[in-house]
Amino acid sequence: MDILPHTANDVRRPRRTPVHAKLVEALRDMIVTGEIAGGAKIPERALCERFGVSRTPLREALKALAAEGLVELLPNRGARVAALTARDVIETLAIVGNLEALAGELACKRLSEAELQEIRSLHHQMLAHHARRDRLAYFRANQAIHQAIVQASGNAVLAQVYAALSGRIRRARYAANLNAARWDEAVDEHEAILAALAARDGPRLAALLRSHLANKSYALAGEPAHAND
Amino acid sequence: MDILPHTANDVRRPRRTPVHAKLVEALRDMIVTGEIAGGAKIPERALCERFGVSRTPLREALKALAAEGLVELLPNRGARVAALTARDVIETLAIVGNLEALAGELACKRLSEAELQEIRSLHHQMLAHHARRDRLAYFRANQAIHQAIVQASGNAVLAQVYAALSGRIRRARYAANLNAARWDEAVDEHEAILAALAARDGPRLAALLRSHLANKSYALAGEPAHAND
DNA sequence: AACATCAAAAATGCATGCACTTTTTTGCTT
DNA sequence: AAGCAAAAAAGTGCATGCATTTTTGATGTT
Repeated sequence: MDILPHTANDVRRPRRTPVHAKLVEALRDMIVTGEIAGGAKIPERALCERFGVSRTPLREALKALAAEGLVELLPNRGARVAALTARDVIETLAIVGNLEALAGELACKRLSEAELQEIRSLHHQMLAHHARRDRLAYFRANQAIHQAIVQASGNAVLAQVYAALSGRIRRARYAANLNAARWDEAVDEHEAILAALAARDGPRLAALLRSHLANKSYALAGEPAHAND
Repeated sequence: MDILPHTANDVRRPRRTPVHAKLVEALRDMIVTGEIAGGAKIPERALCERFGVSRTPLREALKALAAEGLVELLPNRGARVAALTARDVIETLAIVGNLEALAGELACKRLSEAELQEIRSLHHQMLAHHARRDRLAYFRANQAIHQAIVQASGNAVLAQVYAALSGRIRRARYAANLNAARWDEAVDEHEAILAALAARDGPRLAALLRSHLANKSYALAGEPAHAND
């Protein structure tokens, strides 16, 4: 229906995304949501059939995910989801905390009122989810806030690195709030974070973010890293 | 040419690395060293012939490098080396500086005498290269020192992320010392860094590393990001 | 029954081929 | 000659096929 040769519309229609790129997204989701468990083997054939594609783009996607660190490649023996040890999570959280602290400092220097309002709005949504004990919705709002702060830093590379690392431990971060007491605590910390952000107090915000993440780390240290859906 | 059929040697020879992995290495080198210029297109066919491989593993390698951020994929239009804008470099240096600061703090808590000696040795080699004005050798020793500090943090994820980011801006970091005055300054900064490390003064080391990297950033801000070999 | 050995089956790694898209060239019009 | 359209060439994207490696399972030995 849209095959009017060259004459009709010059508008370069939004080139459909390549199959391998779609597969990267799909597989990343499956891994992050735990649909494929950590450490599990990834059978090429089965997934090819499931997605209705050939092995070539699937394998390309696996190489990309391996470069991201979500997947491990075993030469001649296939691929498997990178298993997250507790240590991996703790190490990553230390880095993520540091990056958020940096982002917070930068954000304070350039945060617009609109951005602040957006974050404030997310914060209130998050509070509502907390009151309702809707863990998944809370988690999403929470992530959105952290992401928004990082975005507000104005450092695009930082945003990219943050997103990548963050994705790698997403499951574990979710698990970190399974403990009700820790959950309430985290909400309190977020109040302080919002206040520092509103006051554009960079150093204070940095310190808060760093300890917020460090606390997640403590919350996890006791529990198995995979105690998740 | 090396096709000895199945009978020959049972010894499970140290599984040769897959072609796609070798290509990742080779291409990364070509990009980092500038053999393929920033922004340049990457012609699949030509590289396949050059390496004597088919397009499949080459394309897999490109997907991996794209996930690393070294390469940009243009749907239906091939791949090209990600062009480093001055802004990219500055943004990345901010992150790298922060990561090194974190690494420094962690390293101070667990640095062994042997590790310190190793770094001290690298430091003196670096001084020698500086005295001789051997820029390349200096650069290598310098990188080795930073790498060693990051390794000494004991955080493997940090080391990996650091290496990846560092690689992305390797060319630019090299260029940052083209200015003789800045070069001398950098050497002085390294003296202070070594002192803080020897004293296991984490906060001080963190501050020094952060400003050391920030200074590189200033040094670059004025010059074109590609003013390199 | 436990173990080793070897053959069959399955899975991986890479090469090749075909369809489709983009780019370049050619030929025509103004 | 400049500009434009159609055709040709080149290049990319994915599917398929074959060789090799790994895994599984069967067979025979101790």
